[in-house]
Amino acid sequence: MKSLTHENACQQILQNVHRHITLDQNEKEIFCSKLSFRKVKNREVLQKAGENCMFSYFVTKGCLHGFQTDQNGFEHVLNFAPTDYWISDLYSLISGKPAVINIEATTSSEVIILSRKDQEDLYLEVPKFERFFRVILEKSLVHFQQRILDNLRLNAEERYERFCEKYPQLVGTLAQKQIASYIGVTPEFFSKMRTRMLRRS
Amino acid sequence: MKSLTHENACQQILQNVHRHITLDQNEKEIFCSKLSFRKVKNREVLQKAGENCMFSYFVTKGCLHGFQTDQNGFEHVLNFAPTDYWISDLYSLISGKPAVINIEATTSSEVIILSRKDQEDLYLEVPKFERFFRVILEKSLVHFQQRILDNLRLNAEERYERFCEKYPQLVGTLAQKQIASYIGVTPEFFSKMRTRMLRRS
DNA sequence: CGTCTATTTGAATGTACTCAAAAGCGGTGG
DNA sequence: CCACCGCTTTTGAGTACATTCAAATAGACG
Repeated sequence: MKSLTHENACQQILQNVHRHITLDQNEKEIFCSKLSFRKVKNREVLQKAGENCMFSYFVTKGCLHGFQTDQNGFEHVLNFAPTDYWISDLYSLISGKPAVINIEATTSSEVIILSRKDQEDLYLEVPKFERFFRVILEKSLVHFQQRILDNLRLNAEERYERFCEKYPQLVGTLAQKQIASYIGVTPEFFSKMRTRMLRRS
Repeated sequence: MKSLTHENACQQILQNVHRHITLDQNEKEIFCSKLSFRKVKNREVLQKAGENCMFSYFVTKGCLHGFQTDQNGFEHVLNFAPTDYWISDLYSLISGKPAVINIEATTSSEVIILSRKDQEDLYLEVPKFERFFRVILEKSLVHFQQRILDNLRLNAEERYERFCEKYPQLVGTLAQKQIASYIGVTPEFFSKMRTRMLRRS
């Protein structure tokens, strides 16, 4: 018997899944039986670089982010995962090698957890999920491709504007240094750039 | 009845497909019946930005690349597709909106063409291809994610070294300005950087 | 061989970084 | 409730990496 929170989370992810595939009652139950649930505190770590990635996370509330830390201690944000987004270290998940990114909450959050093994089983038991994740991956790929082109074409101000368009709900909640690290500038430069932009408008 | 070239191309793509899924004779025939073939001259255009993307291309020989052109006429290379790679404007393909990238041959090449419609039919007729493209997309996503992190972490020299590791077979055949545009620097700076690196070694 | 484009080289410039220090802000414990 | 601590943000000066513009040279292709 599941708690109300779990029921709600299941409803939420099923609603998301149904945007791309249609499941019957049995398939829904198979899927939900593989999910677990967790509250995550602000700054809590779900995945450490160097350790094998064994889970995919679906955010039902709050926001996580994936990042790398370089030899100088600088963080580089690969992605933010607000509500209804999936996040994992895909490299580690599909290769079985140690993770290259860290996953951490940017605010107190709630996530659904799908283990690597359960995900593989799911593909076999309910092949529709091959399609589901194919579609998710396509969208994700388009997003990352656009980001690469933005990084090639745009200067820091323009990249920040893009970020604001893409994640309007995050602009107010994230630390500036996290946004700076996503668009690829230092916190100092980001701060100066922001005052410059505000002065103009 | 197909030409020998077509037979060879079919064998090549089937061999590639079999790295991820196993097809029986009937499934192979369904798949191959949807493919067409084409030789592409150096610099020939397969996809123009602004026009709807109706095809995915699989390179059997040579190399294509996808790029955007900005308002100053500068090209920004999203990806190279050497032998055994797929390339398309995924954004346009899945959204039905006008393409945002151009696809062109970097050298005389040969490609297999799969239309958007045939690809969709293929998913329904041979659902194993959902898995195939899911796996392809996963690998592609990991590659683009790594590139984003490289662009955040590394300076131009290091990005060039990465490029050389990733595409050793292309380093000799591409124009310098194409490599420059992939790693995100001007051709002039790339030229200076290269002499600097050669002087050192 | 001639034309067109790519590459090289140099000087001046600009965008973003580094280092250092001060100010702001949030959480925690007395 | 306030004071303190640690972390984030701001500000400034000096620097570095990469761009721009211009001109010369080299290469590719018909």
